[in-house]
Amino acid sequence: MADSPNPSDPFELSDAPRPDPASHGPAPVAPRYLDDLNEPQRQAVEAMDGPVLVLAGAGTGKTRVLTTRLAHILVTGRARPWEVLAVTFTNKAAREMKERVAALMHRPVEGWWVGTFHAVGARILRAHAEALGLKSNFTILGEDDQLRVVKQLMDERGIDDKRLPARALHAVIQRWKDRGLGPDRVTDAEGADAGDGRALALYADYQQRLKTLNAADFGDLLLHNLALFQAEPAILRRYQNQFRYILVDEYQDSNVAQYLWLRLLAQLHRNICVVGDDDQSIYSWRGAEIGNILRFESDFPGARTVRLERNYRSTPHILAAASGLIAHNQGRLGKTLWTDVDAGEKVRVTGVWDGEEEAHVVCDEIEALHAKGHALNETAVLVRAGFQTREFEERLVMLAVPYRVIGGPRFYERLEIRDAVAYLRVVAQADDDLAFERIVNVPKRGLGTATLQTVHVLARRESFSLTEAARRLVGTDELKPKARKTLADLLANVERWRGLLPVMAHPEIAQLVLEESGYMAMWKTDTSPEAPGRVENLKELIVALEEFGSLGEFLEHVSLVMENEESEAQDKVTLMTLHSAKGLEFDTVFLPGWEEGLFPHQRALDGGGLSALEEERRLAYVGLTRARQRALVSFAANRRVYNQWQSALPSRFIEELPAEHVERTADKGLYGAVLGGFADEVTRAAGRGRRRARHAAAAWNDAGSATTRVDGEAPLVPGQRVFHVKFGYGRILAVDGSKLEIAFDKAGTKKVMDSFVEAV
DNA sequence: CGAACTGCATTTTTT
DNA sequence: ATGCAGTTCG
Repeated sequence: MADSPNPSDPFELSDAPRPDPASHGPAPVAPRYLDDLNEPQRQAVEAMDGPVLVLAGAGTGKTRVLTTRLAHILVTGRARPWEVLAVTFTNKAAREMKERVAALMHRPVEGWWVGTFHAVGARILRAHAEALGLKSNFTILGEDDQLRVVKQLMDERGIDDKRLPARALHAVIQRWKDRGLGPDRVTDAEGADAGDGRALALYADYQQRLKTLNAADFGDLLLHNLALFQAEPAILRRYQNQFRYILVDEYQDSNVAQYLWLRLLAQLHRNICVVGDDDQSIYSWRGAEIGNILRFESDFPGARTVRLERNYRSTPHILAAASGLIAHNQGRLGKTLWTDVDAGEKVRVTGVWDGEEEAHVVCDEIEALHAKGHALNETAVLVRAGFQTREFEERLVMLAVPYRVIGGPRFYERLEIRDAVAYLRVVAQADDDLAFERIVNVPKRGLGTATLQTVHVLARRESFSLTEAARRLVGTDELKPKARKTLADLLANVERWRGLLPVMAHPEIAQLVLEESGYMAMWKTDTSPEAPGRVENLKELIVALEEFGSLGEFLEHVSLVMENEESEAQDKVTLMTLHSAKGLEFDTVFLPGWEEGLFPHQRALDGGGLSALEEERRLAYVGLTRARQRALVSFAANRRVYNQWQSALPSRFIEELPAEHVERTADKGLYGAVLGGFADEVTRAAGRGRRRARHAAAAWNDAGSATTRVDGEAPLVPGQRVFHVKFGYGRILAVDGSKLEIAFDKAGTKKVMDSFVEAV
């Protein structure tokens, strides 16, 4: 939903009030920009006093309400910029909010508190770090550093990484943090339970070690805030006073720690407005607590609830299909989305034989739409799991249709970038042990475990930082002469680089460090295929440094702002997971892989019970509601998963779509044999098709039997002449279970599934 | 110390 | 299949 351009300044008032925090009445003249809002939107903007819950269904103008409300608070003088706290989950959302409010007000806004939970938490924490035993320049650990710490502590405690993977323990700790629980707050029962009863002690170790390292992980940014507010009521009071208005985006994604944090900050003025949609809560697995939004009205007594139900995005068929689906969930706050645009196309559901064919069908459709003038940028393929994109990529490459894949490792998470950043950390922060460990033998300089061990022992015994311990050691005979020399050289280099900080521009220092350390050379001489890309990334890093005022400023951003900047300049199809699609919209959305076991995912079916299934359903809802004009759902009867053929039933979500808003297409008239609506097409199918239909039905009815051959047909044995739908005629060379190696007359020798060929 | 080997899992992802 | 991580061998 784009804002219509308004030639005149919507904030131009005949008697514009001067910002005056003491005035609490309504603005003397209702500003014109309110006229552009529908009634509920306007209520959401104007409900200023007390807690407000804005239930914003998909495509109902949530961002517009949020930004207008923020602008409204500022322009009516109810609060000065620094008295407003607006929190989001992603940097992207925070940036968008800043830009849109500034655009609304026709001027940049300075000094306000708009940012992610983590950025705001870090800002507060840096101001009061010493109250928590940290220095204000504490390091924010990335996930790899966090894991390294966990592993070290597990070693020290003699916990076997095989029985209890570090990842699992780390996850347990994170979940505790998400719930606002420090090691002292975890109940004994839970402590005895988690990680064979060893997780809790490790958690305490972990927190202790982080303090020693002058470091905080992401969870700490909020957890420490909570501890701070509890330990120092005066500090809490100060922020409570300051934040007259609080706005929260995507409240359904908040975790318990964030809820507690907000509740504390909002306690005094009670002007907290949260915006969200319980039907789009899809992050419980990383600590999001849907209960936060479900319980808002009781958590904040006297709260006013505003429902945004008028949808400006999708056609009625799409909305009705999505609404019908989500109605199968229990425990919703409930919304009825509506629109007054014309009906448009029904949601299309297509069954196909296998994943390859699905990619084929979908990509052909993309190509056809493109040929009809639809922008590729307005087309997306949304999948449940990342691996699904591969087949689509292959097909799109074949068709020469440009595409982009969203997801994958972020720039600042790449190995070479983490290494380079570690070098910069060592230079900027002398006591950064984790960074030191990371770079001490990268590139290889012959400083192995033996040397490191010696350094560690001294550091531990004397409570030195690793750098300090190393410095002392090179003055003794403890180390072998070679290691001693190497270590001394490294330390001398680091000090020299550090000495340049005041006199040289930081991008140049970075360049120098990477060159002189041999790190850049290491990748330049590496012959592996990914090495050139890494060199490019390192150069990009140096360029990126120019955007920051100092090395310290840069390091803060590295931890907090790890984003993937994808240029939208070129016209490309977007491939991404349903999770990353939340908040986006496209004219045409393809939703492949709607099969039991894939979507809903097996993991949700196995463990999580009803709530896990409902979250999958919300994910499906999110997928459907991304579409403006067209949504095309598909499923495959067979799919190769980890090189194993599996047959699957169509997703239960397909049956849950209201039939009157859905058009079922049996691709090549075959694959819906087990679905009532497909009977006609199946009947009409003939010859090869009929046989394949029988296969499909058998596959669905008898798990694992996808490769069962139908009786009465020529056996597929070496030497047999066969016909293949795509590759034409050929002769079987070898048989391996259901896989055939066939020498095709035209297409060469290929390995194919027996179900695709017919004896001739 | 480094290369080769083995076992293993393999949804979703932000900060 | 594949890639990763941890282990073992030269």
